[in-house]
Amino acid sequence: MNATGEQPPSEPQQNDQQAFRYTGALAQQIELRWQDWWDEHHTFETPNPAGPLGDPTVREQAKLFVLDMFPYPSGAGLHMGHPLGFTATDIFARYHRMTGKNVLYTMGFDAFGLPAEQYAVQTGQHPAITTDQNIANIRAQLRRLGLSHDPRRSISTTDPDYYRWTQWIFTQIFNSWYDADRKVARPIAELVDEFRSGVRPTPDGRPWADLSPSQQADVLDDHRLAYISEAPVNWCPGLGTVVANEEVTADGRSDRGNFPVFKRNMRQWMMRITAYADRLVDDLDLLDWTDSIKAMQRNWIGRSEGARVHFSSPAGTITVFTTRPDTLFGASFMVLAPEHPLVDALTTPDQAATVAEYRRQASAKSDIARQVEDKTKTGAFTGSYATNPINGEQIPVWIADYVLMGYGTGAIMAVPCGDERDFEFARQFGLPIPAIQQPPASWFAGHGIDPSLDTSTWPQAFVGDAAYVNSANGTLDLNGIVDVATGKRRTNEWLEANGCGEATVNYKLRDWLFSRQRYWGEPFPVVYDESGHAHTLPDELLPLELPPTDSFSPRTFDPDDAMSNPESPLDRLTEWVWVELDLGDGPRRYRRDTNVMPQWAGSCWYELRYCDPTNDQAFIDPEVERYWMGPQPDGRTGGVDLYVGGVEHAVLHLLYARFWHKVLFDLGHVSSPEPYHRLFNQGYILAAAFQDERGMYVDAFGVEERDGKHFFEGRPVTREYGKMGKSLKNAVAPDEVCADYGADTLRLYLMSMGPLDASRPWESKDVVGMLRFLQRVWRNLVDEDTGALRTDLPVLDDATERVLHRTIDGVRNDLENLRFNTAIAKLIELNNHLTKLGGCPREAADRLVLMLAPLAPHLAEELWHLLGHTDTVTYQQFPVADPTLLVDDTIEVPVQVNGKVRSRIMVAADADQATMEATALADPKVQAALGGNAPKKVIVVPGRMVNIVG
RNA sequence: GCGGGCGUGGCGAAACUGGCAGACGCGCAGGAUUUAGGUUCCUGUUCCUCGGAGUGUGGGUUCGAGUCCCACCGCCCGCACCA
Repeated sequence: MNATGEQPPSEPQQNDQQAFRYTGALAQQIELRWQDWWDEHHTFETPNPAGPLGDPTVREQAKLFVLDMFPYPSGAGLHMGHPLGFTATDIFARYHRMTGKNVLYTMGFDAFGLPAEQYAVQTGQHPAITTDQNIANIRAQLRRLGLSHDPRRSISTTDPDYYRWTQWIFTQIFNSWYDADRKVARPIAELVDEFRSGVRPTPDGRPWADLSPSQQADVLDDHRLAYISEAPVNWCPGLGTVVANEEVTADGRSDRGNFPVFKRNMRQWMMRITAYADRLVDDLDLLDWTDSIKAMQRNWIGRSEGARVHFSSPAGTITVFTTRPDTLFGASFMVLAPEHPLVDALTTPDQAATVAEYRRQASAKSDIARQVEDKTKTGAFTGSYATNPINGEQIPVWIADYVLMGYGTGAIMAVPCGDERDFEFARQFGLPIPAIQQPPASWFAGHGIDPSLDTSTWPQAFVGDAAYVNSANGTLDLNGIVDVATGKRRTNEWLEANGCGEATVNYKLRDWLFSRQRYWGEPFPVVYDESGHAHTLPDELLPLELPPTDSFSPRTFDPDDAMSNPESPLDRLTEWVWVELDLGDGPRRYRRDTNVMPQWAGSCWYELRYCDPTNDQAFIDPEVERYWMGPQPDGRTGGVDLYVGGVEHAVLHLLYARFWHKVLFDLGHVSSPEPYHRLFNQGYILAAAFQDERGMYVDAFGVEERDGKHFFEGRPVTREYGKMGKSLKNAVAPDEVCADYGADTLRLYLMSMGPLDASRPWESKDVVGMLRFLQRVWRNLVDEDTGALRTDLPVLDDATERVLHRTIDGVRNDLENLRFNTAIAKLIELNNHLTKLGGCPREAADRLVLMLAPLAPHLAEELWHLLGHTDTVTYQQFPVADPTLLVDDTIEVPVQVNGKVRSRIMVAADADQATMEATALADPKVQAALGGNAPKKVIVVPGRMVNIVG
């Protein structure tokens, strides 16, 4: 099949192949023609309520904002997962245009990032050039799929007109602080006012005016939502850059490149996302997201309620975090992370060698080893004792690597009778295990031991509600209380009253490491003065464009060289780095920040720019923002109406974007508290992959099947299913399928494979089914010899009219609920009915084509015009079912006897229970099944079925 | 281990609040068209011993269970010594 669909003249037309049969070749001709027509007629341009894209008449029109997770423009182009999600959103967008909504639907490119930079390093070609080429390529692929994007709204995160506003948002975040009392971000100037007026005391209590400008700057920097911190970061020498926690794999390597990652203290940009932890958890309740994604976000944020407890020790106060303050009476030792700052001071001379050796082992232990190893407890005694504040007991202080410096305070109180890890540790090192709860008899029975408070008989720790024992001091008595919640509350009250601790909330979430020592990203709009304080550039100096260079790579190091230090490519551009500016106090020399932002930055707000892509006065016009993103009349708090993308972004992009949006919301720049109201995660496209005896993947398209076994070049291979892609050698390109079958067939196949959220294996041989369906639709209206509308179409009968209305009703329902697979099945059923009729009655043709339009838009447009219409099908009203035609006058209902279907009876649709019962009992098959016995009971569900109990 | 989800024909899957299990598609079988293959069209297609059996297994609730409840088995995704 050649690309233009024209038959080569040397090959005569097959005599049984009609000239206008809907083949892949004809589909291609039709599709390319309509794609040009749509462009020429600006069919998919969506008006705004105001501004340069404005048309005030849409202000009263209902809106719908449909968004895809925008792609990274990789050199490999689109993979099949993209058309899956994109087709779904396109169908949804097209359907809602036909229900009268003003639909915002476009596509942009998340184009900063490592692959383009690495390609540039290899080839010397500027990443902007390869990025533009890749974007052009992907635009062509998207266009071929018939996606109804508004082309005017497309953006690329790498475009200076776009990242000007990414930088501007950064300056907004930098110039804000989180007011923990009001739980909102506020401009930093308001913090200055509070300090100056004395409403808020300064950290050391001195009047604000008494602080030097540098001291004032330090205080403010400590409050900013974007701040520079000497903090533990993930340094990846192999990449020459730091990476965020989220970009480190479970085995301690870089997400990209798979290099070792080391914990190091370094000065880096951070975002204070932890300030929003509670709101990020609580506001999940506002969202129409799946429980699994909400669970992943909650789990990532890791909110847990407990208490901080202060223990005194020779080295000073050791503070621990615990979720079980009620078990403090059972704390018989403490464990600190090996990296805990107090370890040196706690270590006694006789233990110095042991502790040093253990710490050396712990730090040398790679993260992989820590994963692979079993959970056998190791540790070392520091030689020191701390005082348990609740009973005054001296308890030994140990270090062990099962306590993590990065969680809580890096120190725990060990309650071996009530915590399995502490129990194992105590057993391992012969530490005391005092019992503080009386486990129920069933617990002992379950373990086959006699009830006893002698923990040496216990096989494991007891966790749960049970009466406290040995849990009293002079002022607190928990003994006899049986529920843990009360125990916690009473203990917390005691801790606070006695200054030994306080109830608190701990989070797994940590602040977001926001700088990268790379080239292909947004430069920070920041300069440093001679005292080293950061200043953001004023708005009129934005965008701060990436300076040209031909040296794109950061300095990379031996991947195992943990002590190396980052050097950004921008560091080398000394003429750019040093700059003279007047920031309001006269011209001064400043040093620019040489970091760039992480790739996530651009994707944190792109949906807002889609709304108002050409605005050069603001990142978005407030009226436009309220229209597309604001609170809705139905009570929804606003945001994108439907956001479709892969589950791989469940915690990274979706958390960061929610955070930025909330800051913008607090500062009054947007009107909705959440960016994405409804989220839908599409499944993956899987495909069969084949491995030879050595475990190497072989080209899946060269594999032959014989008797259920698979062979590659004569040798047996084993089959598995995996994500379609280059590494498994099983990728099918969307372009090929479009060339062979047409985009409409591809769209239908992708949607018909199963529910949108399910992963499904691609089967090339199945694609033809959807081509045959469209072919039959075509043949039911078009003369395959002439290509003209058929003149022999049957007349519309009542039964067909009813089938049509049922289809309309079902398809509407399915499209609204993203059930495209069943929508397609209903249309096939309708068409099969029409095929038996001998064609599609002219009176039904418009409605058939309109229902097809969202799913197979090119074919629908072609048929729409063959039917004599001159305008695009895009904005036609989607057919509406007549409810009176959805129910038949008489219906067939099954009759069950003792739960088994024995007969079917015809009754009036509105027959009452008595009539149905009488009809059913009169049925000969029913009587036979009853065997002459009188029914004991008859259950009638009007309009549905009869069940007789014999 | 914890959290989320899922088990239905040869395959992808339908069955929305408990009410005719297997819609629709692939594949397969038979037939028509064709010199043939391919294409297209028509008919059939859950399984077997033709009376039944049947939605991972075993219980339960119910007139009635793929759907609800309990236990177990298996698979997928996420997190993982999180105090």
